Amino acid sequence: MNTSALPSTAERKPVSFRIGEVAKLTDLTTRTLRYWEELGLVRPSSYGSTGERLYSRADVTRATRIRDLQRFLGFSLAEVHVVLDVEQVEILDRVKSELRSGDPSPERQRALIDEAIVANDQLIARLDETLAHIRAFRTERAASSKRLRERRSALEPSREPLGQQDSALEPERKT
Amino acid sequence: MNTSALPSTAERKPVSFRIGEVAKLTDLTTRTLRYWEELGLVRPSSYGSTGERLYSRADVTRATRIRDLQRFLGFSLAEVHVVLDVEQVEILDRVKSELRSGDPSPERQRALIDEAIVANDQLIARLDETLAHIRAFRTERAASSKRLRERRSALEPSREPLGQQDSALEPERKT
DNA sequence: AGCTACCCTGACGTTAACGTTAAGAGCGGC
DNA sequence: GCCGCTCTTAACGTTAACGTCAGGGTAGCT
Repeated sequence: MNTSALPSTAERKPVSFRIGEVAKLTDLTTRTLRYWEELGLVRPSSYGSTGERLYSRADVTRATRIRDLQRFLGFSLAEVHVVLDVEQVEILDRVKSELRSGDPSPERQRALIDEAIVANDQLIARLDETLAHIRAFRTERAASSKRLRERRSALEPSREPLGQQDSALEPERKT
Repeated sequence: MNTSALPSTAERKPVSFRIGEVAKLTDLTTRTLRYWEELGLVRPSSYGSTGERLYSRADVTRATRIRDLQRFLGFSLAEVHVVLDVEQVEILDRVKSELRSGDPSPERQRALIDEAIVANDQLIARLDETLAHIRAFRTERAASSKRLRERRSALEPSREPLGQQDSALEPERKT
């Protein structure tokens, strides 16, 4: 009954992770993972016989997603909740209509989707606003960069010009 | 040199504002303004005889700027500090070389500018990262929007299609 | 003189998002 | 049987960014 990482011969991919492993994989702390569970953001898909949390790969993915939303998008955990709800509706909708036929009335189903649509649209609108602000600010900074370097080289034709000034002047690096 | 901005005859624009006025103008609270002063982010350019804070128009502009950095860019006040420092170097540099000739050695001056350049470049790099993340996320949300609306209209050809789905599908509104 | 509307300086309270410490349980290895 | 490691719950501590009084001054109006 080892549900664990290492089977007999040559197998890698573990089927479930303990909280410490997840912490390392996601660059979070165990405390954070427990806290998020408390908030209902990531619940481990099962628990071991001694009460240890066991996370599936999907759980890890979810945790990573939350981390990104918070860390890179600057969302509060409350806002993260909204985003995840929308995504959840998408998934549920898909699964429900294929696997579970016991749908709780088509009206209710439609209402759920409508809610998700509204929330999603609001999210997009906010993203666009934020994008506009950041772009404007970036333009300012690029101008500042140019002026600073001009002043710098006007002061003295001495040292190295502090490299990579080009990347600051382009609108952006097209990856 | 008279530092007053007002010509001779009929002029409106007040030369200084009390904290309550600034609060209304900037959509902040007086507490917040005092707190920011404590942190050294916005200091009123003068104080009345009874100790009341008197903000100049430049002060108000500065407060507004801080608010934007915090509110729209999601910066912490510590990060705002860095941004303002860079801008300050720009201004000081300009003013110093024109008005004050008692510059504290050209070496020191160059060092200051170099610091500002580095900080500014880091800022730009971070902005670009953030932009990339937000764009990616926006793309996801747009796809989600599309799928949700498809599911919605597949469920029933009934109600209004919840308008403005176009703006969600375009990469962005080009203003 | 009294009322109202501001302003001031403390100083304590609050919320989010965790950090840290305590006290204990299970488990493989020597 | 004990060591060391990881896990558990529970509870208290911490930081940022303010909110919210309390207690007192001032300026203008009536």
